[in-house]
Amino acid sequence: MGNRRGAGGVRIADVAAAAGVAPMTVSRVINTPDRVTADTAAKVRAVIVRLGYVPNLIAGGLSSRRSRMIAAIVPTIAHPMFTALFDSFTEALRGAGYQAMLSLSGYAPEREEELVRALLGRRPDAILLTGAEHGAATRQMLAEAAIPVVEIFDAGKPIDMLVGFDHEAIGVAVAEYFLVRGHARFAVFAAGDARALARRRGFAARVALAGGVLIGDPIVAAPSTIAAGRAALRALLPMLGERAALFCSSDLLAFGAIVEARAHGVDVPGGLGVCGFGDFELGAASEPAFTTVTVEAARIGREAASMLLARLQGTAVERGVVQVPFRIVERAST
Amino acid sequence: MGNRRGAGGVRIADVAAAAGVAPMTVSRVINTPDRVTADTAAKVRAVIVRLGYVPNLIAGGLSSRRSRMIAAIVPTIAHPMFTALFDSFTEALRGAGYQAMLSLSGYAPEREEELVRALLGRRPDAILLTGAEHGAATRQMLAEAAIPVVEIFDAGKPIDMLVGFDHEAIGVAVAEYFLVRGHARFAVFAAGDARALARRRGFAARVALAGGVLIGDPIVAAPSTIAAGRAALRALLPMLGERAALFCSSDLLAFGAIVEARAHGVDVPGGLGVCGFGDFELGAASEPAFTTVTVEAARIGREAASMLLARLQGTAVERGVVQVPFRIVERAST
DNA sequence: TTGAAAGCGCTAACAA
DNA sequence: TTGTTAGCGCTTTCAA
Repeated sequence: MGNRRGAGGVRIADVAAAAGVAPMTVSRVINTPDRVTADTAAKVRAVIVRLGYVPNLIAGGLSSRRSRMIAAIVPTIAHPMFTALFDSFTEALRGAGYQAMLSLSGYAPEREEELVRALLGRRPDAILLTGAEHGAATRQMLAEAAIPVVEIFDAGKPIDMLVGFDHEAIGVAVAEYFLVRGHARFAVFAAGDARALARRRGFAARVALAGGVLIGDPIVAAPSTIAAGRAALRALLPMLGERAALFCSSDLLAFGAIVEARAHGVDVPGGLGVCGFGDFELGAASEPAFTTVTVEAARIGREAASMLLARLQGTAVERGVVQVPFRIVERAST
Repeated sequence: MGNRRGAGGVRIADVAAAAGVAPMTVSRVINTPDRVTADTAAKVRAVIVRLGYVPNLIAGGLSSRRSRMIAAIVPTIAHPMFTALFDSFTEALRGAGYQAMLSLSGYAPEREEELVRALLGRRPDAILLTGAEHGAATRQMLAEAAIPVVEIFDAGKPIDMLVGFDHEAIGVAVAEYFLVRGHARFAVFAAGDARALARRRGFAARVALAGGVLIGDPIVAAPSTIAAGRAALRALLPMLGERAALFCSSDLLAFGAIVEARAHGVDVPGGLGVCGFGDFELGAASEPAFTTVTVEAARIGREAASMLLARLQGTAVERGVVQVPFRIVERAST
């Protein structure tokens, strides 16, 4: 077997030789510095800097069977909620010496399985999935991988752990918000993903229960866009009537609906009350600022990270389910 | 040495034993199927499925010295341009069997070094960096890693390869766009990151050259927000005068500026012409739709991926610099 | 086309 | 506290 070493590769043995210690001592300086005398550590560290040694985590991971990597699958990052979530998740992991590895499923459930397989090949120490609905093959692979799993942004019975909220309950709450204010005609625009549809379901069910009239409930392609909100509102115009109430599954749809309504002379909130979802900056800083449902996405990321870390550090063994609260933020559109 | 094997771990040796072949043959079925007879491949594949074998890429990577992973560092994903870029980059890599590993530098240059070190520890086969300015330590590490490097979203002399555009030239072009339309009073709102500042520099220089009056050029915190655009416009109000022209380093700033201007009775574009940057959906779908500068972010991702892949596959050895065009999209705000 | 041997660079386990 | 030995699970290399 010839020399298979790559160019420029300083290895732990090189550092050890230069410092006059065993490779294992170098490893300890890096990973468990308190098991080494201060003198030794200082000497080794100097050599590490001098040689520009960057430990090979691939080799370390193979040996220790810990990759210090946590896989995360979210539908998209083109959405402020997932952006905030990923930021906070990453940050929380970083503090504990773990790195997040992100993959996007693009709202295509069939793609999740393929992604999970690819990610498990890299032997993550844990995995984060969005939503609580997963295929049988995915569940099977996760069970065999025997790693902590946290599902987020949803409610239900988790594979392992879950931190999220109840989308149907949000739909119900928004319907009640409008009902209390005397609305009798309702519409809902929702993207075609499982969670947006759950919000729509809750909204429609509560409206029906109260004897309200549902004047429209179109499903738009995920991910949501402003243009889709405008188009849906345009189609709704003929049914609008007086004092209608509209719930949109995304602030982008809500913004589009408001822009289009005003372009057609419909007063918001006088002629049409609008509530979005997601609490994007757009909703607070546009004119009129509009009502929306806020969920602490960053908190979900932090909670998910700390649940996984607790499990990895052996602090927690039980299943955990964390329900994160939501809140309707009232602004000028209702 | 005891058994260090984890629970549920099916290894290549297990598959080989069950299929009655050598481990190496299983490896060939997975990685180079054309070097194996169809019969053998079919037999082995059946066992792989039956046992639910997921190859350990960590072990494979250590042995082959190829991780099939490409690291990417971008400032943020809370920005449609980087979102589009990451999507297209990931997709292009996936087709070639590579996976992207994303890290966020958060517009903090000093953090890049730390990220690069952490990422290099995982031995990526190549790396993508945003911008063309990097610290000495970073450059040193990259040189020693001896892997292909592509820098994006900027112009200049690359470490290795580059695909981007000239930010100063964009500022100049926008200034000329306004000059041609007879504006004599100018303002520019820019985020405090290197590239936004370069656009601002180009704009201000061209305005000065033409003898125009610069009535304001505030720097706002990165990443840009709608609220920052509103605040900056409010501060600018006293200097506004007639037919001023405003260039914003982000469409979010531009949107905020327009909202605030209208709230104060300033007509857009009559009293103030506004041009953004980034071509977010917001600019096309809000009312009034506003003028912006568009750059094909998705194309940058694709080009970057294909340059790296070409290098990895030994197709290309030379340095590559790709300039991606930009274009001013004229809408109702100018 | 298939197999056997060797080792990628690191750390767990045990010994001193 | 430090060192030695034996792998982690795979692929390279070489041989049949």
